[in-house]
Amino acid sequence: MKELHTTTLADQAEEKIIGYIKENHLVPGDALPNEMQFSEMMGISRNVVREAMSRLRMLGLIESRTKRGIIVTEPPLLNGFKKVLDPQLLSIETIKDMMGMRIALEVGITDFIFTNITDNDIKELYEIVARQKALGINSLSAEDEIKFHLKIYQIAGNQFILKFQELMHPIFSFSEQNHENYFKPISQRLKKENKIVTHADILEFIKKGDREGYRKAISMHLQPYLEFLYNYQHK
Amino acid sequence: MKELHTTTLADQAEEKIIGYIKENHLVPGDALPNEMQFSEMMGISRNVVREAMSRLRMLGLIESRTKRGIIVTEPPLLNGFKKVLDPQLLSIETIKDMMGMRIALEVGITDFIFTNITDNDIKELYEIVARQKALGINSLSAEDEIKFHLKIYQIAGNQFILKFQELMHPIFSFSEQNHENYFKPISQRLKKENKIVTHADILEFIKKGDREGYRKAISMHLQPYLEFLYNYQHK
DNA sequence: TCACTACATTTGTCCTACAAATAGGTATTA
DNA sequence: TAATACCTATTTGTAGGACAAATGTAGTGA
Repeated sequence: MKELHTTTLADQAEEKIIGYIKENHLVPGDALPNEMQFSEMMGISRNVVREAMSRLRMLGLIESRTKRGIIVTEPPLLNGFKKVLDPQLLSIETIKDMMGMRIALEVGITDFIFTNITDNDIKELYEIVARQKALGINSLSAEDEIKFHLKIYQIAGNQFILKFQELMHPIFSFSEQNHENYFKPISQRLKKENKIVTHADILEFIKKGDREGYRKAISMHLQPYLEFLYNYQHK
Repeated sequence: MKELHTTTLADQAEEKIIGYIKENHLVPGDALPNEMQFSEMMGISRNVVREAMSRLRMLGLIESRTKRGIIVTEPPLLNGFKKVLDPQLLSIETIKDMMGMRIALEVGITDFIFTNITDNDIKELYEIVARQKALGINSLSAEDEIKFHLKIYQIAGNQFILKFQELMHPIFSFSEQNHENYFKPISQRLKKENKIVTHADILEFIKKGDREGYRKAISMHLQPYLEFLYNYQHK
């Protein structure tokens, strides 16, 4: 774990401020020393302290207001994660890993879904599926595709997972478009082999209360991603 | 989604630099304009640009070296996530959500495990379990508890999930300690009802190649967390 | 051609200054 | 006395200048 590039004073200041919060057991709402005090405590310029503070402010660990000073806040967990999710910047390997995570999550929330689901949820799912069917099997709009899965995640009732999934989604749609000539043959083959699992199929398992069936169905539904992550070779 | 506090110039600069990377389709290795150029482009002082750069550098989106300038890098996805994972700062609701995620992930990677596992992996798991047994059922050391699950995640072969799990783990052990008087009764009750699923039990399902059995077993093994997240009421 | 040197550029750090916001105290008034 | 209006001191946000350190680059000499 050694540093490739020398750590700057801003890096050190950041660590010390985080350390200060932990050591003094500060909790959201508590005040931090102001910039000048940190500057003097560490023997560095205020500019550098500000760089560190700016980082923590971006992560949502602190908020600062004129005169009032700086206060600790409960950080939104995924502030930083959101900013680095640019498909242009991520390697294929990383995107594969994210697809794996998506599959694991969507299969893994099965029990939560069956625990939490209400009749009204099922009704809403039927509406989404009906709208898709009305548009015809071939014009499966991306919008309704998203809506169905989004609803599934909402039913699971875990805000963290929901947010996480929403953030990852653009990566997948980008990848599907970018590797269209890879995904299309997979879909066509599955169709020929009659292995396509539609949202309507999945919904039936939910209605019947068949967890194992649902798990297998959602897994098959995500099969294209699975094949991508196991088989795709970068040029 | 409206802003509670006025966005600072540093916030805007950060957005613009990220925007610059996206619009110009920069990829890791490409160079960015230097600080003065950004400063002039945006009509703001170099200090502010540096604050924004400092944030991006922390996230791992860029690296900068004297004279060479600033280059785009492939960001480690979880740099920011890691820094906000302080159990002292997170609400019970957030921690519950994280536990839910942990359960979903560990159940959800079942298929990956059974796809990837080798005889050698099984052997290693047996060694971990044997060491636990040798120490006696009551002195189930936290270390071996961690090792078993860590090995499971390694077998799944997804670096992102592995890293994610490693980062979340301290939150769980903190929570177990912090709410010890909540977790202990659950364990005792499960023991009385003979519903304790040990690592040895789990391992048997792996050996037999019984996915469904494994899924149920790992789920039962994580039952205390599940009960916590469903039942725990904050004072 | 190659090694060495000098130079120019760019980041990292420090300093000073001031505007804007505002908490907290003070004076004023009903 | 109590409520209100005003003042002042403090603190963040922003600007701009300065210089050290690092290092690519060009130029020099063998």
